[in-house]
Amino acid sequence: MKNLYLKYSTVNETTFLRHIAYDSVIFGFSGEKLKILIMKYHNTGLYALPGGFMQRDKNLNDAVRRGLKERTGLENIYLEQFYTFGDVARYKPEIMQMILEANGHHSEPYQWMLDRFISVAYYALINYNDVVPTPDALSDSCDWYDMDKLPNLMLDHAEIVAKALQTLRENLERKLVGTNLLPPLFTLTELQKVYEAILGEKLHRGTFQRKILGLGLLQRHEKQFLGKAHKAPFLYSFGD
Amino acid sequence: MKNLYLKYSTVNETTFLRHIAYDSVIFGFSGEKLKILIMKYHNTGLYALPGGFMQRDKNLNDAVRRGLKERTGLENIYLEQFYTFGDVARYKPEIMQMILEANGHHSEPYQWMLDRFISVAYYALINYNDVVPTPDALSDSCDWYDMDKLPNLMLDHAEIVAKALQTLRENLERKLVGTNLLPPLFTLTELQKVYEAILGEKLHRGTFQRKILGLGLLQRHEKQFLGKAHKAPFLYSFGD
DNA sequence: TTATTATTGTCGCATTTTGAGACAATAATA
DNA sequence: TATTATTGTCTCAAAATGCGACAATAATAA
Repeated sequence: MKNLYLKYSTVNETTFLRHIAYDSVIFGFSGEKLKILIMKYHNTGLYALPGGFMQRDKNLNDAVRRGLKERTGLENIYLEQFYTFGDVARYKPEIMQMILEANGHHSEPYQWMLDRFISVAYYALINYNDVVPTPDALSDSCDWYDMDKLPNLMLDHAEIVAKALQTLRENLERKLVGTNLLPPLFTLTELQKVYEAILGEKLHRGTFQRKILGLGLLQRHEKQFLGKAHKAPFLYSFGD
Repeated sequence: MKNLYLKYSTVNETTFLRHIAYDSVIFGFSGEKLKILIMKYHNTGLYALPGGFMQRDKNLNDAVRRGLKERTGLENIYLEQFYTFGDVARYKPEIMQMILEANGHHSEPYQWMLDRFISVAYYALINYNDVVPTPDALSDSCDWYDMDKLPNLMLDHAEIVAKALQTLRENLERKLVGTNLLPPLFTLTELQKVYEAILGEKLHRGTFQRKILGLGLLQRHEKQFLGKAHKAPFLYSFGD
């Protein structure tokens, strides 16, 4: 039975499943701003989300994790699948053609990339400072962009980003995911800034602290002395 | 460029995208119980969710809607995509082989179905009484089953059902989706029974009515006289 | 006709949660 | 030693929620 597809396939086609791609919206937090990682393709002026194709012998989720590790260097990332985009309108072979040609890939083994794809979209939350953004073979750069200063993204990637943010906001109320964007030790004010950046609104300090501490999910540690002329805040970590 | 895939394909392969399927968890409500539609394949004893493959020329969401219409006869169904299942473990070609053989399909044009698939899963909410469940060409039956009396489902379909119910519960608090399981006119007690069936717990009547009416989404109509020896309730409809 | 029954619409009250301001405590600086 | 900026915590009012209660009412039984 295994020969069924081998019969029609080149090496590349058997490595990956046709028609299936993934894209990831990788959130980071720095300077009180929410940011995401954006790639720029060689010689095309095209900006895109980090993504990839799906290996035939891997779980979908694992394929995405592997891609994330290549782009960020990190493992054990907080990762959530949020939607699968499957409109016909996202089938624009001329764009992939442009990318391939800009990289000198004219030959057969790459032609399957020109077919129609659906994309399973994930968002990831990472500690900004831990990351070394790394471009892939087709890209010049992989860089952080403020959520409110994104370049024009190719295909439907702007829509993917919008839906990622919407889902993150909804999940923020149900899960304590804000901590995933911070270092292991953080102050409540820092955590509040993360929530404000995600929700896009100011929160009341007293109410926020009462609510977060009331969940009983944070552990209090020593104080953080930064040499500023005011009371030093406690540091917290996530986990009992 | 279009010839790229035609070159390798039979008619069936070009009609559908390889490796991509969908499954739908179709919820209905009757007799105070939450139910879903389950199909039984010919001569195999296999039970499965209604699903299908993805047409090359259709949006993913539209392909699912078309499948839903074939199974239920309904259009304009409340439909929500909730997860895409892509584990390697769900690749069990011998099962699809069994189904095909039970239907006398041994020939080439069906062999692509034996390859690995990911499945995009949706749940639908419909008015139980409007539906005429209709089996597809491979199935003996398409019938309602109580959520707590499901047969053994093939592949990972039990997991898909569990995640559908979990997502429905989460969404129930944010959207007023309960109404989609009822006829256009319903009483508040009927709506409360729907919520109780989905959440799996009893709700307090006064609190429930205050909360639902407080949303300002229901319109009150005439009373419903059922000939019972007690006060007649008002009927409501969804919408301004 | 009148009492009974079951269920409805609504109210009241206690409890809990939330929003917003206030104040003392406290690191560092002037 | 006073000043500054920020923190931890408290209080109080307002809003939301949980829960029981009661009168209203449609049909039936007496």
